[in-house]
Amino acid sequence: MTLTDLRYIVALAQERHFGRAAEKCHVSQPTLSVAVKKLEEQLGVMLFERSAADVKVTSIGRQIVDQAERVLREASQIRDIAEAGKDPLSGPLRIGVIYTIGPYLLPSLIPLLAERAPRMPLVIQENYTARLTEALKRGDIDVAILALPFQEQGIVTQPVYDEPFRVLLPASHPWADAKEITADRLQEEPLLLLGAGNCFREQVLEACPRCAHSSSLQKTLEGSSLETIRHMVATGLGVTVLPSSAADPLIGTQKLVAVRNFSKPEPSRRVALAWRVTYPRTKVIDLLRQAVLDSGLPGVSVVR
Amino acid sequence: MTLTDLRYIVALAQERHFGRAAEKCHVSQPTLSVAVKKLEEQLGVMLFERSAADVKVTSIGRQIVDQAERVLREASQIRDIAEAGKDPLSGPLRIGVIYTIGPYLLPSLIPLLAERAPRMPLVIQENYTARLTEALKRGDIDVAILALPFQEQGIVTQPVYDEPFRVLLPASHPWADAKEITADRLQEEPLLLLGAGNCFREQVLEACPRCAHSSSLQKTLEGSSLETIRHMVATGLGVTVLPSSAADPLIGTQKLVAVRNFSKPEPSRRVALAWRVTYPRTKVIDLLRQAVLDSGLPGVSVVR
DNA sequence: ATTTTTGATTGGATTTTTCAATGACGTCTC
DNA sequence: GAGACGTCATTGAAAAATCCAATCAAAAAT
Repeated sequence: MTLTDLRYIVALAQERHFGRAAEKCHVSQPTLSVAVKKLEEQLGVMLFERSAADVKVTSIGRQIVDQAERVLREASQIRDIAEAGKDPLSGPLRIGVIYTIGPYLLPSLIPLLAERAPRMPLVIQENYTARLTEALKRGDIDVAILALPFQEQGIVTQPVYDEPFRVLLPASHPWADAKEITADRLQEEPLLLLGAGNCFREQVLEACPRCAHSSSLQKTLEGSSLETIRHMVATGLGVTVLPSSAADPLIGTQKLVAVRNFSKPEPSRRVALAWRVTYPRTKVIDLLRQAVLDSGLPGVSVVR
Repeated sequence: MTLTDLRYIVALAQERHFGRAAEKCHVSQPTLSVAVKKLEEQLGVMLFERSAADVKVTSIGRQIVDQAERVLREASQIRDIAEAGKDPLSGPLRIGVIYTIGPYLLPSLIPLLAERAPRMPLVIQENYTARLTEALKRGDIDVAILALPFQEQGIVTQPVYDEPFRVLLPASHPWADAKEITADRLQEEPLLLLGAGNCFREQVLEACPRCAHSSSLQKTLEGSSLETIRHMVATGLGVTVLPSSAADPLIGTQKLVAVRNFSKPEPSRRVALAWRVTYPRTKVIDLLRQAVLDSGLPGVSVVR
């Protein structure tokens, strides 16, 4: 039984004439005749009463022709789905974003994507790099936005932008008078940091290697967010480091905290997109990259 | 796109492994690999993400695989319908019966058929022979029960039983003392007959050719039934001729009418089944014939 | 570095499909 | 009722497709 066979019997039931039905199916009359006969043999039931005058559908044949029409209708839906899905900008896109990017990027990114790819529903997940990696490999998400370095079997990355780090101080802090701050000096102060698992923590420590051994590390905040740390800085509990996208919007809007640049060379992180090498919707990746760049994150510089 | 292709992608989506999916479909891995690829080309969308580690279904692929499962489910229903319909004693049987047989045969025939072919719904129509012929040729009914002679293109008949005619008299009629009545004598009395179109009318007139020219024919009752005529006989309006199946049950149950046999050779009619030569459910015909014979019509004799 | 496992590719045997020609049968016309 | 016509069935050869064993290429696992 093939879909062609079903088309044949449906046409034959409509036309009640082998010749016309064959014409309708763009095949010769013997082709249709043989196919119908074979199908009847396979099914073990007579579907049509043949006579020179007229072809009649048997009662069982009527039931089967009706069912065949249903099958063909469902089958043609497959083509429709494929047609609708040809546009790579349709169909859901599942994005994973690390915790230290999501809150600052997504509010502007999501409306941008929704506008540029209106037929592409977004499913967004924030998580640690490690979790996003799993999800990516498992196929739970299609693309991740995370910080380099990132190396993984079967995953390719594309850098999008570099983002310098800033120092966040209580407004009353002595350093508030300085224009720039040297990374090394961070060890002098209580440094508030995210817990292990957040790649941003490692990147900050990399920027100030000495901090890794200073007692200020007692200030690590497990299961917290940059926003929490910001509030803690505001209450004078210590200083912290933020990416520019998180820090710069605070300038002039917050009375309790001050934002200062690092001295050159500024420590920074490189943010990238990551997806499976096998992922077919590469157009979506391009679109996403451009949308991220157009999101207007402060302080960042495009990576070409 | 064929049903086989759909089976392939469904299996592949389940197994997420070309080799195992191929095994499941009882084909080689290249066969499945090529078929999936061709289907993807035809549809113009990538259904699977291939990698050495694992095969993943794309989001559009998931939709299409789901739809393919639906198609296959509907298609397998066709086999089910065919299987259920293989029994010739299932599926509706549409029977046509002439007016002068129906009321006497059907009350016992229908329960008998319902018992012997419980999965065969009956659709029954009473009509004139001419109308039944049309319905038969058009395919509106499957089989007709009617009186011979009957000759029609594409229709075959099989005699079932012979049925002698009886004379029905008012109980007070002078002939009531006779044991048998000669057909010729019918012209002496007012003879109540059905209108033109009822084949039984013709058959009676054939039994008594002289009646055709007697004035008693003014007693023709258009659009009436044998039952009406019976009541008219009871009120003394005339005599009539009935088939034994209609007349014999009256013996001993009716005070106002008497039933008398004809002298030998008794006029009679031959009742037969008629169906299209192309009608495939010949078993049903046999069953119907036997059921008619087992209906216990009085006075009839089986035709072998 | 090597082996194993994966899906893709290839070439040729096999099967299936297809159709023009023809046949068998019934219908319709004159 | 003879013949023309139209129907569906059958046939045989050509074309197309399907299918698989063998092999390749790439990645993963060891």
